[in-house]
Amino acid sequence: MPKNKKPAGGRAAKNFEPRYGAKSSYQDRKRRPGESSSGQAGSRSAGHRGHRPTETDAVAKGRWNAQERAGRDEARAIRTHARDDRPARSQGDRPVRSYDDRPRRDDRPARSYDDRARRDDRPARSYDDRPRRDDRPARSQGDRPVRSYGDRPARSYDDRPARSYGERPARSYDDRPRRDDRPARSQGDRPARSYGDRPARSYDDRPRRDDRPARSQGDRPARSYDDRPRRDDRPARSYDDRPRRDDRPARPQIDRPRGDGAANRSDWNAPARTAAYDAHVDVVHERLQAEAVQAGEVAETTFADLGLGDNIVGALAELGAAAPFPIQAATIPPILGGKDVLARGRTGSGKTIAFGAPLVESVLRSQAGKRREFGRAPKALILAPTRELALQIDGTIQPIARSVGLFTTQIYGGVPQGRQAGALKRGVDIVIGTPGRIEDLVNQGKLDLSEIRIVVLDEADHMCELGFLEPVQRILRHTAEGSQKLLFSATLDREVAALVDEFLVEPAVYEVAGEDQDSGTIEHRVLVIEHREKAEILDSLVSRSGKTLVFARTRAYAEMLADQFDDAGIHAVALHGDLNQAKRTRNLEKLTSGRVNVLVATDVAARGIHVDDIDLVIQADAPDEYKTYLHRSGRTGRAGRSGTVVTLITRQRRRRMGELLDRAEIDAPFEEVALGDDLLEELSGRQLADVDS
DNA sequence: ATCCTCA
Repeated sequence: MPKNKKPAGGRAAKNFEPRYGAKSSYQDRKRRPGESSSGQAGSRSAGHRGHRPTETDAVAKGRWNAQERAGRDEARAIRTHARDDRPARSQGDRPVRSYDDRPRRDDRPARSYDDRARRDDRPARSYDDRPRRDDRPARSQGDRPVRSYGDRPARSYDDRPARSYGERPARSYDDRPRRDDRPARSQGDRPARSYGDRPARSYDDRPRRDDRPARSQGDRPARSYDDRPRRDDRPARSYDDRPRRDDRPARPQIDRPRGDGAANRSDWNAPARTAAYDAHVDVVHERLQAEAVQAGEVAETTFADLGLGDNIVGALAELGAAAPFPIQAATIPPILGGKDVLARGRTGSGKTIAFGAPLVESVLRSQAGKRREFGRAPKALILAPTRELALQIDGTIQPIARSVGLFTTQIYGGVPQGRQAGALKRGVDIVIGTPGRIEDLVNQGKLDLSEIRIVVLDEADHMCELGFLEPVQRILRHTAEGSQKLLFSATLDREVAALVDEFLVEPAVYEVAGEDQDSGTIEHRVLVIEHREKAEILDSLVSRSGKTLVFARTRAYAEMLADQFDDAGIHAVALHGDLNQAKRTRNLEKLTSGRVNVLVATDVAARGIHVDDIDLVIQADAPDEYKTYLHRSGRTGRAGRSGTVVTLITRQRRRRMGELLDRAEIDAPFEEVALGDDLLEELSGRQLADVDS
């Protein structure tokens, strides 16, 4: 879809319609439409379902407003039940309390989804726990060892230390007696507390991860085996590799893991374990050696030459893809030939069509002469790391598939599954979605993957990272024996070895010669600022007329920044995982349509998301990984357009940032900037000029 | 830290 549109003309016009009226009109518009936002501080929440002004007012700090608001919608849906249960039970139980508590605690981990939401609003629950915890030490002396055997150990270790530090001793004494009043009081306390809790809680999920090391003995090593060792050598090697990449035949690199993988893996067990500790370290994986396709060689090629049928070629033209981009010319033939393919193409280079078009063609060929049966099992599967990306991919694939009478459906979380299940029941040919919901429906027996002959992993290296790898592996194991695998990413590296080893057969690796990430049209700037000026500097960068995407590291900060910009008179919306899916979709659409010019996002928007004409990407928080840098900055400068990436750092971070840019092979000047400097004007103003001209 | 299911 848009991802690939070089002749962006027609389409872009469609997207920009709302923006035609220059900047002043956009500001007018901002207050008007049914957004219900008056633009005042905190008034955004009035637009939230079930908004209660008093509640919001009670919590003074904007920062926590943001967080609370984020979880409120979901929380509300659940709250009634939970609250009802609690009081009822605990009332009678109290004396015996500790006995009951334990069991409940055990429940939590399982439900971690709910917990998040609830915690924000629900003083009731967490309070019950705490006190009990205090009891435990004393009473439970005997029990603990026994009980803790199950889940506890893992979890409780995480929680307890964290919480008990500041709060327990002091509070528990006060709180107990008062417990009945608590609901009332806790409103105020909450924010403060939840601050600490969240992290702790998200750890609830982690516990699973903590277990994993033990469990995943088999898997991990595979991955880390690539990372670790290399990391040390990296600096030295990576420099060598790039140049070499071009002339070197691909094979050896790919073959090696399969050849000696097993032996090596055990060797690397130890390093693997340390890996868990520096999860935030920017690991550099060896680049896969690829067959470089010369862009010039394919200049005259057409989609039809590559083996695609007329209808598909027509559909591509309608999407704005008249002639194949180099990465498409490179990968389409081998994909049609049934080979497993790894492909690296820089951001915005047209990867979606590169796998999408031949995938449709292949499914079509395999269906040739057959009737489309009701309830047929899908033949192709495309996995993406975020819902927005899955949605976007479907936006590209669906018209191609429809042009030849094939059906696609999106399978992702955060929305009712009824429609998705219904589509599957009727029968679709191509499934596009995110791992969680797909696995869920598979387990419910509503999605049959046994006839999947082609699987695509978009952002494949990301899909091999910690939270994704195992679900992805399980899903792949459900697909047909020997199904064709296609792995795509702008930063495809040896991190995918974990999947390559198990699932791919003699894969071919492709990339486009000379098309490195930094050979593009993006200008990179690093601003070294004083932390205390950060907020205002961001305000001044963001007050401009072009589309601006701001990245923040956490959901709470993203939410806070969106509020801050609104307060400063710049209409902004947020995109992160604490929002419900409806709001996520809506907010992204607002940027796409131009109804808002500033989107503040977490890394949920870092990969794959295509919005026309984002000409400025601001990293309010510098990324930890060079790959993240590449993907975030790739939201601009798409399909040959120009764009600027501005990264804000403090002086202390200079060195780290420098190293990161080296790994990303990006040249960016570091400039010390203070509030009011011309440079800030220039950065936001220049884009303004570009857009107007 | 982020993302990824459901209730």
